[in-house]
Amino acid sequence: MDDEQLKLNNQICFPIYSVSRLITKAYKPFLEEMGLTYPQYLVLLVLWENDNISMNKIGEKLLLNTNTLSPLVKRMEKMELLRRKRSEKDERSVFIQLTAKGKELKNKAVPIPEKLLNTLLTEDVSLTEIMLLKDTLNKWSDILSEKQNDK
Amino acid sequence: MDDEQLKLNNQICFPIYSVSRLITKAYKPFLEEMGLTYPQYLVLLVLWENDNISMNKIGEKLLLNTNTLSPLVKRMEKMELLRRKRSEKDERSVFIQLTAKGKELKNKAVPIPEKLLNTLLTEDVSLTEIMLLKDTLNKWSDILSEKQNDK
DNA sequence: TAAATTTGTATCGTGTACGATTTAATTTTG
DNA sequence: CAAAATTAAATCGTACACGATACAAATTTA
Repeated sequence: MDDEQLKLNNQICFPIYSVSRLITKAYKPFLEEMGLTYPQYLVLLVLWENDNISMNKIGEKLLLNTNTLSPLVKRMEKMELLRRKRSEKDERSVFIQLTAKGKELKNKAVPIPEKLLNTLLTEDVSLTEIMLLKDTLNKWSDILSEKQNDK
Repeated sequence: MDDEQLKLNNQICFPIYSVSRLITKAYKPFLEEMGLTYPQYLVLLVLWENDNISMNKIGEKLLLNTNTLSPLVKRMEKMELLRRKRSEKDERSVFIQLTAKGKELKNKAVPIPEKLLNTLLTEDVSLTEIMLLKDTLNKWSDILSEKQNDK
């Protein structure tokens, strides 16, 4: 049987899955200092760039549904990183605002991207390669999220 | 403040995280026909290539610890895809064997990799690009898993 | 060889992911 | 304008991930 393609090492998707988890793990020491998980950090990245936006918008940017985002954000509210406020214009929407504590955490976060990049940049992996990878992944992200929204 | 690197679109790690989830979702229709989740499919990929190996070895190949693998495999035992057997040589080890049902599922799985590749290959993403990406990710996987094992 | 260490697996608790469903508010339509 | 459809969140159930811990079997060491 022609099962060459079923071998783990020939799969393209498996390395994405495992590297994704390995990178999350690489973040851990830095995020732990701030008491954050990786998805929580992502929510903060969005809010630091765009405070006071709706759950909807956050989910759009992170490609997360409310069934993931809702409890995630509630945990972050309990940690006093943000506040949830129902919009007065449209009572269905909930807007998320950073607290002082949430805003301040940004200072601690500033050095993280460079530290991570240093972990990933090695003799074997150049910046050019990383940038190419980023391009391919961003294209895939667009293609896949569009495809999955159509259906 | 120089926070350009904190913007979501400048992160390298975010696209890996989201594409990983998008790809898992892209597998879903194919795997659902077989009643499998993506991690379960990965375990089967390993076993189809190498039947009757220990939990340890499976975890090594998939970079999963027993705290993830153990319940995962138990669910698969309940689905009668495999059997768990304690080694007689070393009573600590548990070896995993495919059942007839588990072996047969391979036939259904053969066309999956090509179908997935067709989803990912588009005008905007060439095979060359995918192969480059696979290389970079495999290098990272090696680097990161080694680094994380040392500590 | 008995004690200490290592190894292989399992369990527990917490935090995502995500399909399916629910609920309430708004918008569209007949 | 009232009924139908749409939209924004939340909730529920199931299945990962993974740090921490437990535990028994094997190996090392004193």
